[in-house]
Amino acid sequence: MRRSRAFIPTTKEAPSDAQLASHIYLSRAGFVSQVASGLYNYMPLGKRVIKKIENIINEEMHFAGAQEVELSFVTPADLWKESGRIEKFGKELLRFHDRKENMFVLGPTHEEMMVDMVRNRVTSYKQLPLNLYQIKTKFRDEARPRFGLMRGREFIMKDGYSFHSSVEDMDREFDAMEAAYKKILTRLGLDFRIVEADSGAIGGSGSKELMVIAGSGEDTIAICDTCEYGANVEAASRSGRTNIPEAPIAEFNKFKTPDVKSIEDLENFFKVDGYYIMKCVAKRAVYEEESEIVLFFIRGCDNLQKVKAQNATGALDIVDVSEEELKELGIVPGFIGPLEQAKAKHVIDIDLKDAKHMICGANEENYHFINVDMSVMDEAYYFDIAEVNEGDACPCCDGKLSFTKGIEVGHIFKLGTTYSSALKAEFLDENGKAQPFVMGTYGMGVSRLVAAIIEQHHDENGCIWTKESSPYMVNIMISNVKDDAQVTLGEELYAQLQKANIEVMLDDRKERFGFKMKDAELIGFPYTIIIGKELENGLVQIFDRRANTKTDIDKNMIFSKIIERI
RNA sequence: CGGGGUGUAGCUCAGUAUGGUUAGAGUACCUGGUUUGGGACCAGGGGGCCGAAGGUUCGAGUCCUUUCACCCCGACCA
Repeated sequence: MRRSRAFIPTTKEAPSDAQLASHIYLSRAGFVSQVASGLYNYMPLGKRVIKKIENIINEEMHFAGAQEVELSFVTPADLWKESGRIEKFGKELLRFHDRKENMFVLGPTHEEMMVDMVRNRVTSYKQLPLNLYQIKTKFRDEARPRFGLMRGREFIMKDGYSFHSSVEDMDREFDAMEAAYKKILTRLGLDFRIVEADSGAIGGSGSKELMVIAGSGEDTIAICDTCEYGANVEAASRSGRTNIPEAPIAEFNKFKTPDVKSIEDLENFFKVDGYYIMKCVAKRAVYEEESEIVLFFIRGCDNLQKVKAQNATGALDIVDVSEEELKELGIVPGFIGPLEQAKAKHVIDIDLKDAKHMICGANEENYHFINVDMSVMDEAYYFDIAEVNEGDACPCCDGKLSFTKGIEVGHIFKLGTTYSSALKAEFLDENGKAQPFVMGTYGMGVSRLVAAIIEQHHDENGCIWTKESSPYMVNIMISNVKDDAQVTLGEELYAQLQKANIEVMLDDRKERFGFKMKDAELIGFPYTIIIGKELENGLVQIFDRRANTKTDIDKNMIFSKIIERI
């Protein structure tokens, strides 16, 4: 492509609403333009990057035996009613009616559609397993789109669905997809981590997220410094503690603690580590039809993990409660304990199971119990509800956990039979018995990857594309288009590289050196061949964007040298 | 969905407290010239329903009412 003919509107200044590096540089370098909140146009460079990513995904999917399909973007609302997700998804589903007043939704994900396509067409275990995927625009009417391409309402996603006759076979495919995803992200040149995740609203027996490591990531992940373990904090667990503080020695007793309510107050009052103090977090668990107050008990040194709390109660949502609401129930805020507490449901963190020497509220104004032995509590109360802390022990080895930020670019689920059962998608097994498909689902955000690459690979001058993601591999810069020798060499090289199937841009604009360099850096071509004043001495240069180095090359060697680098 | 902010040239923003020439700057764009190794310089030029609707006024970018859009914090987020 000749730069003089290319539609690449670069700007010196970023739009004022861009906050993230990826948003700023993708806008400034002319990859994307915003049309409305959460909606973006891909201009030629952006479209090329999208295609690069799609091609890699396609190659790896075909290699893994998955087949590409394309499902209708507009989907009948009836399917969503059938699966029950029309309520669950709520306002994120963009609904509308056609001229015949039938309701449709714009697909935010395509489990229902894919199951519908397969059901009654695949009817025997002999036709399984099957893995179908598509790369397609999705729409979610997010309450608050933000961060440019990172969280748009309209976005491009690769979504794959696999169908199996057994859980074992689904597990095998899940591992195969994890491996395929790993290859895709590796090829894209990304630093990433595959972590244990919460399965969220989609359900299923297990899931993993693919996290691109970047400070601007929205997710916090706990990773082990010794082994491969990594998990979203929403799902991270820990092994038993090793450095347990010294236990306070005392008899079981009710102790007067006037106006001593917070964990910090109690630590000072009793001169005891928060480890031995029971913290109560009161929340309201909201279910489909009703809601109730739930008391969550954790150690004073821990914090409640909201997603875990939600899973422990089976609630759709966990919301705050006021002290007044608690008092109405006869609960005494500041002095809540699990003993003799029948006013509200309670859930106790697993780390408190059989704990001894504990201090907890006595459910009476200004009193705490001391030296409480938790082994008296019923097992049914215990769940893992505490958020892991940095420095906690890895659940897999002796390592220590630390936190880092990640961008979720993929999420793979062991779905099981949730959707196949709801939609009555069944096959006949070896015994002629009808069974729902055992399913897996595998998502990867294509447009989000575009942003993630830049979040991880940029500097103050702009984008730095990795080789497999770059819109063009080589940029040939003619410093001065009035110099015939420079133009001749540039044109020659351009023709040569095109013939060699290298994606090449020829910057033949009548602009000054500095202007063109800034532009090349902003766009982020991996290599720019600078044909300039050194040509008099028979030299040109290769500018390596990533290394930020310029290397002199004999003009006769330039073609072979650049091929070498690519 | 709660709280806050901003809408003026393609982009970044002045101007709005106190209404009053023809609405400005930088940048980008066009023409001519000089320049040609880090977003150059000089001269000339085009470009605006001041987000929209209604109102107050002799007069509104500026005051009042309504509305829309976008952004930020939070809630939410397969």
